[in-house]
Amino acid sequence: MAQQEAREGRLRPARRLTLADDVYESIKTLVMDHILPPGERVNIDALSRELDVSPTPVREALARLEADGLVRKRPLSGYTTTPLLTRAEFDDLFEVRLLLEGATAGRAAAHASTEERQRISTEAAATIDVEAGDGYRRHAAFTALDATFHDLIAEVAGSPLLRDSITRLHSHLHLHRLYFPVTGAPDTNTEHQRIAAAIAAGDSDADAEAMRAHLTAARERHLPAFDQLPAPGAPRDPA
Amino acid sequence: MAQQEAREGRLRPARRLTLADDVYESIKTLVMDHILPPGERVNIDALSRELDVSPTPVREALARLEADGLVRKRPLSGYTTTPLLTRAEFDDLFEVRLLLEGATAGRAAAHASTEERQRISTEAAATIDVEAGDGYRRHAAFTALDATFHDLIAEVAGSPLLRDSITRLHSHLHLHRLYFPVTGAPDTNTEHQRIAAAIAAGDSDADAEAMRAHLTAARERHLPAFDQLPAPGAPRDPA
DNA sequence: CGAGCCTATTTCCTATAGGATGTTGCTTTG
DNA sequence: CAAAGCAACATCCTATAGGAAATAGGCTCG
Repeated sequence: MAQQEAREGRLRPARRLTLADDVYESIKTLVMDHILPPGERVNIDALSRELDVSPTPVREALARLEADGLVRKRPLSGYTTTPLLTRAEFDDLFEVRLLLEGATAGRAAAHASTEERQRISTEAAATIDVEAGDGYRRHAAFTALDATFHDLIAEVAGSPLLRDSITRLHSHLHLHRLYFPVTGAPDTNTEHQRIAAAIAAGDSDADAEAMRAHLTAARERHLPAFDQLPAPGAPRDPA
Repeated sequence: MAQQEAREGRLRPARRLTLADDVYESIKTLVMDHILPPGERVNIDALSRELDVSPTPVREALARLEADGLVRKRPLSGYTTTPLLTRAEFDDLFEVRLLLEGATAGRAAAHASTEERQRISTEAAATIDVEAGDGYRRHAAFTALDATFHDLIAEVAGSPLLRDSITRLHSHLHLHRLYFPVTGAPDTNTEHQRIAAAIAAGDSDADAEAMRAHLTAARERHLPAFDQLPAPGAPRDPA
């Protein structure tokens, strides 16, 4: 796949000046799209052959991904992709999101410039073309849209630290979300628009509340996925 | 220094099974103790010679440290240690700490077991032997004590995600704190004991408030350090 | 005397090879 | 037939070498 492009020199000019960064993005995509399934072993040599690079940059990218929490490293056994969220981890994630993103939304409503308020409204109005692509692609696009919206608000809030923390949380959820497609895209859009409206009005409290309501609702929408799970860690659970 | 120990085989048996992890801790210590000053260039080859290992594990460790925010990587120019916090970044840091650690303290007061409440009280009572060591060592010990206390509370709160986020923030502050020793160790101890008392009493609201008061006071204590700063990026002044 | 250009050095980045360790499958024994 | 021990395999981990890019210093030109 990608290696042909590399050999033909198409991928090279577009790379980020350092091969390791490019490899990092490639592997991240592989994990996010579940081409590398959760809980699976990650073979460094196989990856380097697949991407047509030496193991060294792959190793460097894997180290960064471990810090991101997308892969784990067992000392003398190699890397594995992180298993799916357990119910407890899922609850924890949303509690922290409620805290962080609630505060972030409040800040965004207070700090946003006129131009930024406009941008948020536009983004909230954006919707997925329901007829475009198959179910998987449409769901992936919807997921990406949601992530973009939340990141935009975090950016406007003006706290780099908050934004980083939120981004970090999102990658965990993203991993889970793609695995169990959930319905509720129209609801999500409606909730996003409520948030955007509160920001446009400059009402911090209302925006924080709208964000919390959105997250609570999203949490409820995801919950049924756990009933489909035979065991909370089933793929590979040595511990 | 460390290389002699390595050659004599003293460091080898104690290592974490993977050399890269050991190197990671070594470099982290070098950065924290300002043996590698903030804003300085980090030479990979020099580091590998210093630690008596090959550049590969050094590179891997650096990648992880970059994700931690302790070093930055400029695409074709190598790694540099992160510069000291600017005033804006400092304010941002404490705002996020207020949010995260306030909520964490509240949770800790609600969730802690009897044994954990006892452990926290003991930790809060622990004090630095003022006569032990020189000013630098004493300050480093005090800093470590403070970090331990905060991490203990985060652990008791029972949210792995919150704990990780807080730990991440602390490493940034630690970097800054060691550079500008501040007074107020007795005050810190008093405030810690108030927090411990609220946890012992199981009063969530009071504990959250005590933690926020502690952080606000700590922020005030650190503030004068910025007056000593000639320029936001000037690494070494009166050595 | 200053600015721009060129060259040389240093440094980073990537690739390949060898040693050590964990894992897996098979055989053997109780 | 099951469990334990052994051996072969695959994989990771570390070390070394070579190529490419950027930075710094010196020189020439205006």
